[in-house]
Amino acid sequence: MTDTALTDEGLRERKKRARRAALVEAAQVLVLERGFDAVTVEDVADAAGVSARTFHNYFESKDEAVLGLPDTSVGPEIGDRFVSGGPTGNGFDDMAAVIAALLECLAPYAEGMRRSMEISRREPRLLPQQIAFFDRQREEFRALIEARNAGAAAPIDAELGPRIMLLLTESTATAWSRADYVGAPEDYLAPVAERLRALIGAEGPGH
Amino acid sequence: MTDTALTDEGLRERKKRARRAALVEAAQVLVLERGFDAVTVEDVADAAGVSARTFHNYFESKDEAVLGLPDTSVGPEIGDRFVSGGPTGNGFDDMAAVIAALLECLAPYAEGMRRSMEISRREPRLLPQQIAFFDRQREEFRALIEARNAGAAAPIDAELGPRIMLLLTESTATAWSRADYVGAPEDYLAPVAERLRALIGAEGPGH
DNA sequence: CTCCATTCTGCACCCACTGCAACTTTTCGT
DNA sequence: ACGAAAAGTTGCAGTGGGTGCAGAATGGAG
Repeated sequence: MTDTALTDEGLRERKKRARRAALVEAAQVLVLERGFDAVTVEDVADAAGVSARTFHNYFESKDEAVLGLPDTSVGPEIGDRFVSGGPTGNGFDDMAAVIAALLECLAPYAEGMRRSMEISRREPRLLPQQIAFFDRQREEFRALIEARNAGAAAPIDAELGPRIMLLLTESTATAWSRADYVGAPEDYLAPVAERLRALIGAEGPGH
Repeated sequence: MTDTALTDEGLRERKKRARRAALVEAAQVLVLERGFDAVTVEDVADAAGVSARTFHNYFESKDEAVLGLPDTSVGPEIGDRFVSGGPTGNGFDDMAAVIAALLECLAPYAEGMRRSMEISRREPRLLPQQIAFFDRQREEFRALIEARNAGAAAPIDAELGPRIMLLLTESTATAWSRADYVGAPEDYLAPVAERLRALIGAEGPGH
């Protein structure tokens, strides 16, 4: 996710970014004020200073705007490291490292993420859209795992691996939420990964 | 899930069940024929012989009708066994056993499940609704785990446990789908559980 | 058979979302 | 500096999903 000030981005691109951000903020602020059902697409568009038709040039649905989740993807540095078998050589640990890097990318969106999670908490009906957003990354994760497996003696399960990566993301987001958004979300990942290992890895009775 | 013929259910209840089943079948058959977008709520209601208003007395959305997933819950026998620490004493294995039992409950709905999964495969936009449907069981799973933890020396993680149960359900459904729905879905669970254990449980490099 | 509870249904309505075409703004090349 | 092309905004008409209300119809109980 490149920063506007760091590129020679044109006026048109800058205006698009600003408009999208304005729509998300308007949507989130209005929904937190009045509740999801009491806010229309027209309301959000008006608050952002564009037409309802323009709203739909940016978002396929009201849900999408309200969640306002940014597009993120694994940077080439992190992706290459993973594909070449790093950083630890252990599949599970390396998947967790990818998720940590992705969570770090979200730092500039912390405020929006907090609002988004607060809205999700109040409006369970947004769960499908939230799931859809996370699920879009599953394909990317699967591609990374298959690229790594091409040169690996011990391949990572390409069906379960992406699911585990998503589970780590969601559980870490839940832990961050339960801590009232104190600190950075990626700091909550290692304990979640440990608990997951403890849950699945234990064999025999007594658990 | 009681069978109609086995209870003294009234005519009203029987008609409700039959009407719901008719709506699901009409929805699924029409969507498989024409595609999701080409089928309206009016079409489905007409095919089932009720009004569109009645359609909405049964389903909150078109998506829900098209997926047609039955309400299932853990039977008391399975629930009690789990809560009392059985059947194996190992948390992960016992969660898997609960999921196996739930999948067995779906046997009478195999045809509808197949149609539902085929539709989800063709209409990726329904996937979030499908996952959200599964997710409704998360609370039930959490309650079971907390009940078991009340008397356990080694408690199961109450945040990660339900997520793992859902992951086992979805992965098993995927494996069943990939096998072209041959056999019973619960037969695909043990291999999934083994693969999951292998993925998370391995420590050190070489994975 | 009557009364009550439940369900069906028609209707009017709101809102989300889409496709099309005209207009406006930004970018690029000369 | 200017004109052409590309990209984006917007109004409009339209479709379909979904809701609340009230009257009609149906099933159950006594």
